[in-house]
Amino acid sequence: MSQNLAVRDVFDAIADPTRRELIRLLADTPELPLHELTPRFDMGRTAVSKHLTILKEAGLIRDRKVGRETRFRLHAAPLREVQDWVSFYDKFWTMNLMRLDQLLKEEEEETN
Amino acid sequence: MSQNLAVRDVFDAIADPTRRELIRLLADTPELPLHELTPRFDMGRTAVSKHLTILKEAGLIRDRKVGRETRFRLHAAPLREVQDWVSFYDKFWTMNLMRLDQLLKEEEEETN
DNA sequence: TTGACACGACACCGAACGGTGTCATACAAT
DNA sequence: ATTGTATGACACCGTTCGGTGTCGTGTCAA
Repeated sequence: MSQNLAVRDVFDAIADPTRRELIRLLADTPELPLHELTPRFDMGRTAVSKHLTILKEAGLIRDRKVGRETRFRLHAAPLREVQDWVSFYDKFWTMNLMRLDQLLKEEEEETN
Repeated sequence: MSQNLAVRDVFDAIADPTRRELIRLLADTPELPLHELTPRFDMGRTAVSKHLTILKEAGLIRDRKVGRETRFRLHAAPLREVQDWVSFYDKFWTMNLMRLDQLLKEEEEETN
C-alpha cells in the first residue's frame, strides 16, 4: 500500500474556489511548498494540504520533496477535458440572440 | 417568499456527472419535462428534480409550466465563465513539451 | 545533540450532498 | 365528478465535504 491516491473527477476538483485559487497561485510560480501557500488562505495548513491532495488525485498538480518541504507545481493537462466539454456548448451562447428552436431546426435539416 | 432560489456557483453545478448529463440531454432537445428526463437515470424522480433545481440556481436552465408539466430548457450562457477560466490555462498544456521553467523565463523577460 | 520547522496522517465535527419515500395539489382525461 | 398523472415540497438518512486540532517523523540550524 505505497500510495492510496484515489482517482478524482477533474470537474469535481475545480468545483471548490479554494482549489481554483491554488491552481492560480501555482500558475504564477513554478513550484511552491505548503507553508508558502497556506498564508494565502483563511484556513489552517491541514485544510490547504487536503485541497492539494484532491488536486493531486485529479492529476492537476505534481509534487516533489526538497529537504523538509514538499513543493507543488501545476500540471494543467487534465483541464483539457474541461475545455473540450465546455466548448461543445459555446454555440448555445455565442448565438444567444438566435432563438433556440431555430438553431435546432437547422440541425434537423442537416440530419435529413 | 415567492422564490428562495439560492445562487449557486457554476463550477459547483457542473461538478456532478448527473447534472452534466442533464445539460447534454437539454442540449439535444429544446425543452423536456421532468417525467421524460427521469427514465434516463438510475434514480428516482425526486433526485432528478433536485439536480434540476441546482442547475436552475446556477442559471444553467430555465423552465416554464405547460399544463401539468414543467418543461426545462438549457440556458448555456453561464458556461462562458467556465470557458473563460479554463482558457487562461490552455497555454500550460498546449506547450506541454516545453519545460515549465523555460516558459516562466520568457514571461520574466517580458516584464523586464 | 538539541530545538525549531515542515509535513503527513489521523481523529473528530458540523454542514452539505445525494439519494429515498410520502403527501398535497393542480391539471388531464374519461 | 372521478380517476390518474406530473409536480413541488418536505422529512429523513447515510456519506462525503471542508474545516479543526494533535501527534509523530524527518530535516535543517545552531
